[in-house]
Amino acid sequence: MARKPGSRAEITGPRLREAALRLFARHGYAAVSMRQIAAEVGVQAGALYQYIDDKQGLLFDLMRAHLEELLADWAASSPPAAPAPARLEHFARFHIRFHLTRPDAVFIAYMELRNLSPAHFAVIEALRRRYEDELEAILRAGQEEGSMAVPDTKLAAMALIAMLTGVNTWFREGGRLSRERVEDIYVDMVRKAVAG
Amino acid sequence: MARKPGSRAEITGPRLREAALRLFARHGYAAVSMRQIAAEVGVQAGALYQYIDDKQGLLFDLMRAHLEELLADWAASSPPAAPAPARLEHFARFHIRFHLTRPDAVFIAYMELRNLSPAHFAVIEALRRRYEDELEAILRAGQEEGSMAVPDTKLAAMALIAMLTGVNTWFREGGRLSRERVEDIYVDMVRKAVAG
DNA sequence: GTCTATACCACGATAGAC
DNA sequence: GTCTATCGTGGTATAGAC
Repeated sequence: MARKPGSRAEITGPRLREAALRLFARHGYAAVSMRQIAAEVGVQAGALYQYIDDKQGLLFDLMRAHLEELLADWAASSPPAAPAPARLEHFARFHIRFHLTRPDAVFIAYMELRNLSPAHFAVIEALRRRYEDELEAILRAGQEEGSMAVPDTKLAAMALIAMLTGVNTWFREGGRLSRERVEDIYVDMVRKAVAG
Repeated sequence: MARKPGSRAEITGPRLREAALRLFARHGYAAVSMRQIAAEVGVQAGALYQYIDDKQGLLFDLMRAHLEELLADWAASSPPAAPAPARLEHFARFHIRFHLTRPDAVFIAYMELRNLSPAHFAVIEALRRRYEDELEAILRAGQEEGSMAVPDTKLAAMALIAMLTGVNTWFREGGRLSRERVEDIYVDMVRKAVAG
């Protein structure tokens, strides 16, 4: 189809997603209007509906893209077979790095679940569960190896992920501690928390 | 002043706060309307303004009441001087019990900070900081005693609180694990995470 | 592809009757 | 203390011109 003047689909789509991510993270999904998003993108509110089904579908797309990137990056960075403690350290470092570089998406993926339709919620929960299972598998391997003492691997996985993700609530680049230092301290706590 | 028919201030006030707490936790502050709250209470929307200044002030009151109760309960339950590991276990058990019995208030206090005015936000943050300082003092004592190895007490306090509060995201009464069992496992992880 | 214009509805908050 | 009625605003989403 011939391009008309003012037609910039290739950049409006991504800009829409970036603006929505930033605004949802800053003010909350329910508090952000389509008019605000449109103003950030530089178009009128009505024009957004060329790219999304509705506001809730936009939220879903942002969450799904985030979690799929998380799983893909993890799969790409996963080391081959190794002792469980080494795999646990790798997981902790990966988790902190991934989450610290995407604070907006992380925030949304954890805070806006209530605003998804039941069908969309189920998809997001399944993706999150797949990620939790990756950590749980490491803990189970450690338990079986005898290198870890983890009475309940599911509970421990939830606890460790909550601790690691919590770094996003207080860490600021250029603050008292460097990212590397923070990573080292968290790794140490994670390792000891499940030690045998 | 003489009571008029239909005047039920003694019960409408508390009911308003209970309804707002439940609805804000379930749907989010921004997504809940004053009309919804009024319907739960059984009055018209306009009548609510006898009890609150505005919607944001209502949110602030709920958060402040929650955090002040947290600090008061902690002060009341705090044991006298004891070795740091015993104090840490006491803190972990207190934290889990307090938070598991007030999931709605906990959720709101962590998720709706963005909706407070700057002045109200400062008050809430100061209260939260006071609570974090209680845990940090325990960790510092453990470090000085030599019973714990905590390279950065502030970081460790944030990490442990994030881990403990995370129990609210997945624990359900009557599930696979009893509250006592969950508490024991968390205490074990917390203790080991900062062990020397 | 984006615009203007608008349908339709809900919002927070207030005024004044009872 | 609660009611009804309402003000002014802004919400999501769509229709149709360009």
